[in-house]
Amino acid sequence: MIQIDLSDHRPLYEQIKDKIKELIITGAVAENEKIPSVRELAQQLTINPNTIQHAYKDLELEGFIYSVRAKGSFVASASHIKKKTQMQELKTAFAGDVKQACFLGVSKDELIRTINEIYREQEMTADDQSNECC
Amino acid sequence: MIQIDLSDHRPLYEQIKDKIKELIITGAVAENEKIPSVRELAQQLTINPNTIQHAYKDLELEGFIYSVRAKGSFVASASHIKKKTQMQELKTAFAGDVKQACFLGVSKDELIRTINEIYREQEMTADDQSNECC
DNA sequence: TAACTGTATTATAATGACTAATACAGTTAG
DNA sequence: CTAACTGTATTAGTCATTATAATACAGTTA
Repeated sequence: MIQIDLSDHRPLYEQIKDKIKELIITGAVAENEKIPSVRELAQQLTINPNTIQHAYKDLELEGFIYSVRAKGSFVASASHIKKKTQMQELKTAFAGDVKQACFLGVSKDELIRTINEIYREQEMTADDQSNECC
Repeated sequence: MIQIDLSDHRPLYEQIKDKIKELIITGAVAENEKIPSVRELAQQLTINPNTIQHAYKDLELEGFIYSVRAKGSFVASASHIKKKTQMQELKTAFAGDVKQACFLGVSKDELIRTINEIYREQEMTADDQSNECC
């Protein structure tokens, strides 16, 4: 489900957060679906449970998951996500990428083509799970 | 020329790297133009010279600047930039951002509009400095 | 009851970021 | 030539963050 990249120098809990966000965003895990327990994922990745807990706590704060004591952690519905914060970060990140792409000589068309491809993929997976995303 | 953002929790040297990259990318500093000396910038930002040196060393490795002992550090020509590495990273970053944008309900048109704006700006500053970028 | 959940706490080790203080070698302007 | 500036290197020490370790408690579920 998730794999740690040792060549990535960011903190483990950040990597885990991003990987789980990715799974949610791509629709690999559906709304209200259970994600691995803190201890289970820790064992799977051979890292400390506290590190997983750290990631899950953050994800809950950002609205991506919700945790229920004695039951587990689950994917939240899209409406619970703190979109304003996410959007803010996304905006600057996206603009930065585009500037760099421009600088590196990537054509506008190529960027737009990439966007179209990704949106098409996302729409398809969204249909599979009757998700109103996109 | 550069300002430190205390609310940004990334390392100082990373911030400095990005700011200088930005200046180069946007054409605010031209090829072979001198950038502030290690000590000068350190004093300006009231941080340690070693931190600036760290940033400059990285930037040189990535091909954005070149440093000459006893003379200073200068903006490298575009051809020296390690484009393959940059492109690789850019590609995944861009794709990730687009996926997230899609997920957050941003329309394709809005992304494309942003791209157009940025490319227009960049082309203008590029014209000013007769730079063949974009 | 046993085995599983999330959650919390405390202590400790390890790593990375930053500062500080120097030092050396080379350039350049006065 | 000298003084003041450059990049570069080294060593040491501080500090914050990250990660681990070892427990503990409370609630669910088969």
